[in-house]
Amino acid sequence: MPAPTLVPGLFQDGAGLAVASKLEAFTKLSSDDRAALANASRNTRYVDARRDVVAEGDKPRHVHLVLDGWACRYKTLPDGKRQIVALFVPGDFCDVNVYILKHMDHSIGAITRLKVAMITPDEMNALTAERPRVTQALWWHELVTAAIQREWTLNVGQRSAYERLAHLLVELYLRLQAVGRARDGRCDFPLTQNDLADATGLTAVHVNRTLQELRRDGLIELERKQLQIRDLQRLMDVAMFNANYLHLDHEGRHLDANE
Amino acid sequence: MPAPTLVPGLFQDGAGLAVASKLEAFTKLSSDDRAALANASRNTRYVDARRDVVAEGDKPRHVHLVLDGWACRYKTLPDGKRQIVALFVPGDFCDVNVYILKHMDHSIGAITRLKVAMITPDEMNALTAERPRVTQALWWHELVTAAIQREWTLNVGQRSAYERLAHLLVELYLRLQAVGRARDGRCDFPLTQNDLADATGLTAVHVNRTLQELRRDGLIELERKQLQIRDLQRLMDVAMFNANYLHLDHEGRHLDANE
DNA sequence: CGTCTGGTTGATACGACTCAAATTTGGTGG
DNA sequence: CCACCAAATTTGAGTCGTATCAACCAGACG
Repeated sequence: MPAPTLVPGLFQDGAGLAVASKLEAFTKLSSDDRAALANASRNTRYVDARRDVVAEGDKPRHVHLVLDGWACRYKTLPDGKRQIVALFVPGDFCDVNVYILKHMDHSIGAITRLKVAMITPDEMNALTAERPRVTQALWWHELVTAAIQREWTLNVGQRSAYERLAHLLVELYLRLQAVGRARDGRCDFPLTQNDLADATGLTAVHVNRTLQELRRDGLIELERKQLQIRDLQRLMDVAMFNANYLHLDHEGRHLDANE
Repeated sequence: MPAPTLVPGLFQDGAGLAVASKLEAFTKLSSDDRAALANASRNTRYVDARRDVVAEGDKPRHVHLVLDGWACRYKTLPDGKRQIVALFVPGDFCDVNVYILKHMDHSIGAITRLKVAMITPDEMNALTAERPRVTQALWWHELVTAAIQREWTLNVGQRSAYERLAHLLVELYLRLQAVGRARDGRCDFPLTQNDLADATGLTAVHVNRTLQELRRDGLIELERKQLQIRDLQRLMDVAMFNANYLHLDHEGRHLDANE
C-alpha cells in the first residue's frame, strides 16, 4: 500500500528502497554502497503467499533479502504444533552467512506474495570485502535480529496474552516505520489470527478474544489487513515495551518527521 | 567436577580447553589458531555467583568468553518478571561483535562463580583478520547461538511444562558433552529450580512438581547440583528433541566414543 | 545454633485451551 | 452481478494446565 519516497536516486522500485532504508537506520551509506547492495540483490524471485521460500532440512544456498511482502521463520513439532519464531518485513535479510551451516533447522514461509532477492555466497563475500560500511551495517542487522529473537522469548515466556499481542503489534509497527512502510499509527498487516497465534504461542480463538479486548479498550483497530494503532503510547505501556532492543539509536537514523 | 583431558598440549587450565573444544565441534583448528585464541583470551576476570557480568544499559566494551562456570543472559520486565533467554557454559562466547551496539539490551549474570575472558574489539579484529578458520568458527558459533535462541522461543511457545524441562535438560547435556563436561548421562547442573523457572517461563513451584514427575518416570535424577539422565533416548522423545539445531554435524566433530 | 536459600507440599483460582458451530469475508467462475 | 466455496473470524460452553498463596522442611553457613 503506502509507497512513500524515502531514499532519492538510484532505485527504481521498492526493492532497493527497503534495503537501503533498513540498513540506513544504522549508518549512512554512500551511493557506491547502495549501488553495491542493489547489484548484489539484482537476482530476484517471487514466491506465492503461504508457500515456503526454503524448508527445514534444505541445504542453504543463498542469503535471502525481502524486497516486498511479509515472510516468517517457523519451526514445526512432530505433534503438529507450529511456532513462528520470526517475522520478516521488507528490508530484512534472512540469515546472513547461513551457508556456513549444512542444513536449515527451520523453514521460511511467505505470508503474502513475496519478492525476495537471492544473494550468492560469492556476492556476499565480495560485498563485505569491498564495502566496510555495508559489512558493519550487516553485522548490526544480525545483532538486532538476535535481539528481536531474545525479546520474543521474553514475550512468550513472561507476558500475558493481552500484553503479548500488544507487544507484537508495537514491534511490527516500529519496524515498518523504520523502513517507511508505516505512518500515523497505520500500516499494512497481512497476518491472520492464526499467524498471530503461532507467533505468540496462543490459540487462534484466544487471539481473537484478546484482539477484541484491545479494540474495546480503544488501543487498536484491525480489519481488512490494515492495522491502525489508536494510542501508541498507551499500547506500549500495556505491552511494557522498551524499544532499546531494536537499537535504532544510531547516526544514520532517518530524520523523519514521523519518528 | 569431571575434568577430562580433551585437547592435548598448549593449554594449562580448563580455559583454553573449553574454548578450543567448542569451536572444534565445528572445524579443526591449527595449533597456531589455538594459540591465537588463547592469546586473545589471556585477560581474565572472576565474577561471584549471582552477580552481573554486564548489566542492561551498559556500553559493551568486550566480548566475554566463558572459561569456567555457568552464566545466563536475562531480561527483566517493569513488573518484576524475569526471563532467562540464554545459558552459557564453558566455551561459550557472549555476543561476538556486540560492541557495534551502543547499549546492552539485556544483562549477563553469573550462575556459579565464573571465570571469563575479556576480549577487546582490537583483539577480535586481529583474530579475525589473521585467522580465517577461527573467523569461520566464530560465525558458526553465532549461527548456532541464534538457532538455540529460536529453539527456546519454540520451547516456551509450544511445549508443555514436562516437555519443556525435558528439552532444556537434553540441550544442556548435549552442549556440555560437546565441550567434554558431560559423559555417561552425567553432568554438573548448578541451576536452581528458580533459574529453571525463569528459563522456561514456568513458576518455581510448577518446576518442582514437574521435575518430580520426570524423576518418577525414571528419566532423570537431579540432586546436589548433579544431573543424571537415566534414559537419554526416552527423554529426547518426550521433549520432541531434534538435535539438528545444534549443528554438530561438522568435520571437526570430536571422534568421541561417547557421542 | 539461628538464619538463609532452595526445595517441597497443599489448597484454591484463573488464564488460556478445547471442541463445536455459526457467521462473515474474499475470491472465483458462471 | 450473483452463486458458490474456502478461509478467516466470531461465539459459547466446559475443561485443564499452570499460577498463586501460604506453609513447612532440609541443608549450608557463619
